[in-house]
Amino acid sequence: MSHVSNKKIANLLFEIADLLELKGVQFKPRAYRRAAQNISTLSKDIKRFYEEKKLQDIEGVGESIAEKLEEIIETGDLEYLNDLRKDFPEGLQEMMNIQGLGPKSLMKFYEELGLDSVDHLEEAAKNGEIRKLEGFGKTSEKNILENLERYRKYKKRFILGEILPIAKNLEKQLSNHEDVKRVNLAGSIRRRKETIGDVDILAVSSNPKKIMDYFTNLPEIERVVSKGITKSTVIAQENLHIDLRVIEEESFGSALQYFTGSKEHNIELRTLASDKEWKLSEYGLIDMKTTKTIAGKEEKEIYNSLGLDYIVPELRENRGEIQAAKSGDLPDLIKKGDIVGDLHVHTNWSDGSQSIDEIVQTAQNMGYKYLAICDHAKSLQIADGLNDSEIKKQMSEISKLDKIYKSITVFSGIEANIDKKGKLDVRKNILKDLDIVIGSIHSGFKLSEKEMTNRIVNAMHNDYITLLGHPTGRLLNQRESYNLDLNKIFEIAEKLELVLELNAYPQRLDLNDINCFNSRDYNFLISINTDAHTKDGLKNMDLGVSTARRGWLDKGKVLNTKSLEDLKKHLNL
DNA sequence: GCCGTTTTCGGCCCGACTGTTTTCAGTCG
Ligand SMILES: Nc1nc2c(ncn2[C@H]2C[C@H](O)[C@@H](COP(=O)(O)OP(=O)(O)OP(=O)(O)O)O2)c(=O)[nH]1
Ligand SMILES: [Mg+2]
Ligand SMILES: [Mg+2]
Ligand SMILES: [Zn+2]
Repeated sequence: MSHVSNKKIANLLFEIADLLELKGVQFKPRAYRRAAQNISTLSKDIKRFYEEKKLQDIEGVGESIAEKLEEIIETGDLEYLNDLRKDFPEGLQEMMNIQGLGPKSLMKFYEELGLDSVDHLEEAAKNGEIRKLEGFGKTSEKNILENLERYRKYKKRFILGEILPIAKNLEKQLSNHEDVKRVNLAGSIRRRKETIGDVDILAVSSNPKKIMDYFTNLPEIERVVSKGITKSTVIAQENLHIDLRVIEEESFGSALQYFTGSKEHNIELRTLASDKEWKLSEYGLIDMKTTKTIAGKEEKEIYNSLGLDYIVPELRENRGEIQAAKSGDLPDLIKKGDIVGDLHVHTNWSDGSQSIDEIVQTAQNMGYKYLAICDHAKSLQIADGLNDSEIKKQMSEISKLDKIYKSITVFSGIEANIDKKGKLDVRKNILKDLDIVIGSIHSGFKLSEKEMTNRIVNAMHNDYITLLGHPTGRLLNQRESYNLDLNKIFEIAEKLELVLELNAYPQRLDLNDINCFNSRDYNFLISINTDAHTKDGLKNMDLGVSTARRGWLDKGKVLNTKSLEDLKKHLNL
């Protein structure tokens, strides 16, 4: 018996899907991907399902995949995958990532020219060997070389918080055009996914040709990938791809629904439609018998006509939202306006850039009723952490300020570091006088799952800790979560009535959406904190709330939706 | 390979754009 994580198993299934696609097998790739997707978001270790003989309870897992899962869990290996790998060199799988190249082209290159790696492909394209194949020409070679170069240079997805302002600016530029009646961001940005592959924009106009000309000639556009009457793709700086879809007013709802996705959500909806002998596309919901349009102008009509409650974009990931919408069981999601305060911000007392006064002022202007100053404690030397006497000094400064500001309450706090043994780096007789104590890990990430979990559980048992900061430690595009039994942390949080953070810093979003989703099985609260190091940082609260919404959270699950009075009661302040 | 308040077998979302093609396959959204 070997231990293989859910994520690893999911990746094996994704790989099978890719290889089957190369092989030209139909439908199975989707089946494997669906199973893989569901396994990767499972809250429990897949071993549990195995032990209870319930593998087939996992959506998308039937007899055949269940058997394969058993083999992986028992032996750590899978014969079926090993055999597939023998037929297709690794390079082929890698080449699938190059834009414009799919299984058909790559297999042709492999079988007729023996191309089995990106390097070989480049060579062949440069030497004019590709154009000798039927169905390919000079332009194919030129495109391959260009896309191959981009593939080598750019591999990462964009971070939502970094791309949103750029996307909103593009949205504005388009809406400024006199022939554009309406514009909307769509795709993963509208669903507020934590990372973004490209910017998808929908525009309404009855003069699409003019819009496309305007769009593809915007100054920031480096390259036009494709340009048509209703759809164009361009590339801006840093390889930022932008897809623009232009449609008529009467299709706005169905087009926005289509372009917002997710793909899996779309397929599910379209299947529902076809069950009723209707057809759903970006052009509308159409009755196939009468060819009459049932809905199309507004998104809500589409959902309602299909017998569903309206589903907000953040939920459209095919994680059960369609079933819930059918039975009227969609959650009453937390909203931006439900947030009453921020319980984790920094100042220039440690590594923040603004004074306490400045950030309190900003928070008050945002309408917040409370704010907790939680600068780093001393052991975080790179962040100029506070020692005991500085903490004391800051506390008295904060209490002075608190008296001056009438409409906002300022709490004294600290972001203490959790050391390797799970102890906080601030003495208890200091901690006892602070309102908010955050415990966070900022070093020593490389522990075993057991060691790391114990370390955090120890910290959670500290008498004065209020909340656990960025619980998994992941940094988008930089660092994976530490090895951690998050369910154990959830259990302890419930037992000790401890709060876990949803850190809204754009690179963190930690807990993430899936973690939030799974946290609903446990009875503890989450605090959405910005961890702001600048005044602007307070605005990241929106990202945190979006993440919570993607995790199906309602306001009852979130600490900082409580009124000042209720918050104090809850934290015994 | 999976799945079913119409199915346990026969389906599996639907459409735009490109390059190379005289009518469409491949790839992508
Ligand atoms: N019906 C249908 N819609 C699709 C398909 N592929 C993409 N879409 C729709 C849903 C997507 O959200 C939307 C934009 O496509 P993208 O490839 O940009 O995906 P998305 O933005 O969701 O994710 P991304 O962060 O860009 O990788 O187009 C598909 O195969 N079928
Ligand atoms: Mg996209
Ligand atoms: Mg796109
Ligand atoms: Zn912090």
